[in-house]
Amino acid sequence: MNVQIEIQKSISKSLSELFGHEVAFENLALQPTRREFEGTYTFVTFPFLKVSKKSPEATGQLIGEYLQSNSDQVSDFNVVKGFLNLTISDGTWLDTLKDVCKTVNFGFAPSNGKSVMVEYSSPNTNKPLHLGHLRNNFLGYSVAQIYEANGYDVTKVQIINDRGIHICKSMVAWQKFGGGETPGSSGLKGDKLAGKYYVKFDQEYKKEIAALIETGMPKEEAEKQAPLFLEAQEMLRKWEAHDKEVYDLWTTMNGWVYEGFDQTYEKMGVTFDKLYYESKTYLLGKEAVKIGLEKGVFYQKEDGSVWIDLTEDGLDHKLLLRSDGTAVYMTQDIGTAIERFKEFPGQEKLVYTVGNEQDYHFKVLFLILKKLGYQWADGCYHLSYGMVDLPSGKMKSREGTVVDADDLMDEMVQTAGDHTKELGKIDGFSESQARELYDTLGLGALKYFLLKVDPKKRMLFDPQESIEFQGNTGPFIQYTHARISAILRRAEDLKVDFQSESCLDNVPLETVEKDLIYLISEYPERIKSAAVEYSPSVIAQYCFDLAKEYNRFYAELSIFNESDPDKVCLRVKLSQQVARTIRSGMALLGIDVPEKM
RNA sequence: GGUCUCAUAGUUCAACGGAUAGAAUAGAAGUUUCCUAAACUUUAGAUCCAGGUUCGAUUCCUGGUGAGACCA
Repeated sequence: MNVQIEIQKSISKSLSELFGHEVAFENLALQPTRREFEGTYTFVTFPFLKVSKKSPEATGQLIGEYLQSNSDQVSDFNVVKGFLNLTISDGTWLDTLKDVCKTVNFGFAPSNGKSVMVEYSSPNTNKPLHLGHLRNNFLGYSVAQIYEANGYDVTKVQIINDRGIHICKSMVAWQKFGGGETPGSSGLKGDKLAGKYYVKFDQEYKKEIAALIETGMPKEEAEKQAPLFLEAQEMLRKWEAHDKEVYDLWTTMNGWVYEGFDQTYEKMGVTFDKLYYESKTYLLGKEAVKIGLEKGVFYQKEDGSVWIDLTEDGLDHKLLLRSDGTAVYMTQDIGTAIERFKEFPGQEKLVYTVGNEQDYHFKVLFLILKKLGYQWADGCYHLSYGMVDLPSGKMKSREGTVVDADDLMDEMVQTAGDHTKELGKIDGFSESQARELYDTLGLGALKYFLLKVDPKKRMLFDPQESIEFQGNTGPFIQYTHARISAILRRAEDLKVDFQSESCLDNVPLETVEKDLIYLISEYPERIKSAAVEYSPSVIAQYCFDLAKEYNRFYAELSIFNESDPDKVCLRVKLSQQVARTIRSGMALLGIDVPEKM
């Protein structure tokens, strides 16, 4: 039973019987009553004054009276202007709590037989992952988890950008300056090694340009004539011609990078079900372009290049195939999407977790897919997220102001460890237990910090603040869970029978407890709405609310401890639910919760 | 130049078109016989500007200003 829906239905009935006005109950908005007022749910009557033909107060009074006598849930009400505040009966709260207790997999829906695909990460193989990738991965992974909790069958994918001129740059630099260095010989992670030579290329390339300008060559020409640049271009040509030597080098270096990435993903706690490689998909899509041409969706210019005219949709003309017949990003994205739906038919959604600098690209991509006649194009969604800024400004790889993902995670864990030791919280922990705790805390802090902000908004990452363990942070919520676990252990020691149904009966409820039951029972609804809006931030906020509410409750409990055991019994029962709810909420976000700390 | 996004306490973030705009931090003042003080309580502090839409606007529309992204 869902209290909110029951009340919505009752209101719908009241509108029909009192005023002869028919409204579907889903369309009747109920909101939580503000703390200053008496009540749990508030119904705004302003929009219905036209049908009631009465003042706001009289309208609220009528509906309130109707609900009080006709609804099992509403025990009382009050009217303030156009706001009808409804008080829910204690019995309803107790029933709700019992209901929640009985639900085994609370917060998780059974399989609905539908499937979705979520893409995230999708890095280049010429440099290591950075802070932006962390936001991307955590978002994508959370969304996948949220879908799973909603009963979907989820396929997690990424497309690895493993070809192109930028990869060749690393390769050229390694060949010329590497001296045969390998991850094994240098002790560097594979992705770090590739990144090192990508930077090296840029440095040497700049030197060459400077030298050429010195000889009187204009800057633009120097950039195109620098020997290193020509070599990289030549390497790309050889790669495309499947030159054995180049291909071997490419395979080797990418292999190193993948080993490095795997370590990073493992530390982050994200996984993938299927990997796509651009080297295998970059030729896809040409066929689709041909079909589009035949259908007249696309048009060809005299030079042979293929375009689509999107001016009617408020966009511009977009290139789909160059005059020399080579593909552009758009071409391969069209091909890859088609391929994915061939391979995994019947997906309800395909979510692309990609930064908002690609907003335009995806708008065009989805429009093209639709114009090509693919029904599933409507299910394509760009989960667009804003850039992560640093207090010092924007991250720029060329200026070396990039925050490396591995370094950052290590730093977070390190700080968590230092802080925990300082507080003397780990007495009696083994070395490995302590390390696990630091990992949980450090990464939990990082994940929560990156997920609590609305994805589409640009956010500021302050390393100092992210490491804070107070306020609206992951560790605060984790800590709350650990405290609840401690209470439950204590209750078991005292042999409190919190499993018995009877301990819930005839106990007067405190306001605090109703708030808690309200929050807990609302939980699945929040997940449902989050899955529609793709908002891990909704769940993050929810977990924090719950933890905060619980801490308030905890403060009362301390004062209250000595009174009669029935009440303690109910509170323990609540603790159990709070713990369970926090745990599942954090699980959706991909954040671990320790039992002890 | 064209298109898109964002703008809220000192700071970082909230708010299906609803009540006196919430939190968290930093500031000020308190609370430890207690299942963990990594906590709690009290206090002060904000909607970029100008119009419009309506019972009612942080939210929707128009025009500015500022920040950012994309496209040539």
